[in-house]
Amino acid sequence: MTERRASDAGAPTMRDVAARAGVSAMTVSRVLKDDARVSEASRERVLRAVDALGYRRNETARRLRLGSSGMIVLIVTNLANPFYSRLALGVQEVASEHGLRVVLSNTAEEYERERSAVADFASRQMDGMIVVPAGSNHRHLTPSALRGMPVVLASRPPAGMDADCVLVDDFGGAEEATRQLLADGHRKIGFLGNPPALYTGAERFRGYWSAHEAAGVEPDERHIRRGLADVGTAERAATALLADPEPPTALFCTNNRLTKGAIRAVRTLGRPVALAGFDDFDLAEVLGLPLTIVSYDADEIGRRAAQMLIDRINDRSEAPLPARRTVVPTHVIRYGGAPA
Amino acid sequence: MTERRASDAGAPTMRDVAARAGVSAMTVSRVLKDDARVSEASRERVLRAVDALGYRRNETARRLRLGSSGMIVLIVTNLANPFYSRLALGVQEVASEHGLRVVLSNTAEEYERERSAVADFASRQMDGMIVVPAGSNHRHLTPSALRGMPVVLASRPPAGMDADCVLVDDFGGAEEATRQLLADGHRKIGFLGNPPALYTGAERFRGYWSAHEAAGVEPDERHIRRGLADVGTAERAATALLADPEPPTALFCTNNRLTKGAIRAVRTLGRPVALAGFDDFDLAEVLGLPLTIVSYDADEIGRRAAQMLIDRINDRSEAPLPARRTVVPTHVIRYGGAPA
DNA sequence: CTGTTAGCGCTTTCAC
DNA sequence: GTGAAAGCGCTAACAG
Repeated sequence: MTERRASDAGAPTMRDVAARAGVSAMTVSRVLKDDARVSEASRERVLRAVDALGYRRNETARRLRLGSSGMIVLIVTNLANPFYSRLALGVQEVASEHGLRVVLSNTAEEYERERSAVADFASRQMDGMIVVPAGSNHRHLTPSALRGMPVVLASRPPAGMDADCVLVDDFGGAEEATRQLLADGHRKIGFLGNPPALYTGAERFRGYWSAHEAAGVEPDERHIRRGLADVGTAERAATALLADPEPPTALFCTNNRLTKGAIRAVRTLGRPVALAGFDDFDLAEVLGLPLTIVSYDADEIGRRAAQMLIDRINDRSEAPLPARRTVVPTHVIRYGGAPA
Repeated sequence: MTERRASDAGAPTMRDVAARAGVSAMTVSRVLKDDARVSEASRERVLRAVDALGYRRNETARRLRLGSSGMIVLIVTNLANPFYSRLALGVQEVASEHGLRVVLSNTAEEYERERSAVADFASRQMDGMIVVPAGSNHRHLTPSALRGMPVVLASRPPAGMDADCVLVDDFGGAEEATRQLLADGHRKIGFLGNPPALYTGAERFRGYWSAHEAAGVEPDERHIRRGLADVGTAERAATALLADPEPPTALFCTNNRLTKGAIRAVRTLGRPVALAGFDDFDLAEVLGLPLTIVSYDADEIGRRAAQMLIDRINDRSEAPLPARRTVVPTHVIRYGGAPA
């Protein structure tokens, strides 16, 4: 029957350590923070007690007191897309350098999931969040909705509000790839695009169109398909385009899934068609198809987004930082077309 | 100068809501929990006050009181591998059905990162964790090291301890694929393997060997390479094997990265070589190579692991549940080899 | 250098 | 049905 009041649930508390070391809880706290001036003697005894008891500081309690969770959230639309898993790795890299943990959430492109995740994480006192928004309604991401919790958007820009964001040079990449196809002599370049309501979809289409204008070539509207979502729809769309009496000799695809659909269609067809598209992928070089890929560093998007977020979290100035925007460059890779 | 003591940092607290609704904090708590018997009148007033103030319950404080975080951790070795991002999606799917958030951590196969992540998450009062262990030292995952926090291992079994785990039928899948190659008449089947110290590496090799024994064929040790880590090393190893005066006519690869290396080697060589390997991947069917793939549902591993973990978290029985083990089946897919 | 006091925001317990 | 008191485990702000 001692004075020691260990929590019955098992884990020793700071008090237990203090009692064992013969000091106050405050001294234990200081030792663990590695911060204040504590005598070498006390430090030793505390550390010994910590060890003996197998004590681990309760971060939940600590964070309640400190008023921050030490975690940031990353909300993506589709973790199965390698683009987003790379982005996540970039975020983790920078976050961990700053002692922040990353909580990851997947929305499957569903707005309602995003909204509820955002609300939930706000309740959990997250230090900030990086969001790849699923829709174009960003009401739930406004400063007032989030009570000042910092947000950075990735991949898609803010709509109807101001916020930091990291984008890809969607326009430039699409324009460059299209220009190369035109330079190769293609005059009928089909377009397989994701929904025009998406920023990336709109920008990439704009790039495709702009390259045509610059070359004085008029794209054939009949060879343009937008609003494609996955490999299957892209494959069918490509097959249909290529069955045209005057079929395109090349296809431009706005993302990796659509490119894969187009590849399947071309393989099935057996006739050589030049392919171009966003997002590099494994084994592109062994396909034996003429492939023009717009590539970029997805990790870098994550790293930049995390850095922006951390800058904002650490910002203690009176006047809030103005919203910043950064664009990750693209580059075009050409894979050879050893004819099959 | 009112009695209301709003926290200066901004966010309203339960007290603020209570004051505005003219009730006690307890009543607010009950309404929010949707749990206790509260008069309809009080409920209304509380909800109105919540709305007016834009109040959000502070989960950190709540969790401190409750003694659990409402979050589980998933620690993987390589999120860039689609296998693990699918696994993560499976975990999220089941976790969110149970109102649990998932914190994701990547170890890049480094033991030290894993160890420190585990310790940190234990401090954060996570409700449980799912780990794909990076090494074979699992000391930091023992019940005593974790003070009873539930753990489930995925992909690799526990070493030197007992724990729930979800595995893939590595042996069976490798055996089946090898058997099919043998049935095709191959008698010289090379082996490109990941490190034998890894469970998957050992099991897949065992399956390869077992199929040979069953067929009365002796594998040629000179055609066996183990300890391969990435696409590059696999490509070089495959190239070397195929340069043998009596080269293998088929290659078995223990994972997707090694298969990709082998594909590159075979493409470069130009001579037809049958390929088999673990892990399905996009576009396998359009490569135009004879490809035998051992496939399995990576999401399912995540779902099962999450379910096991939740069972354990919810287990309140005196005698702890015995450690359980479940094996996810594999199936073999054969992609046609339209000769290049 | 060290300890005491107070309280982060919530919920459990126990009265009424 | 409702509220007052107590405290989860920790740390900032003061003393000394």
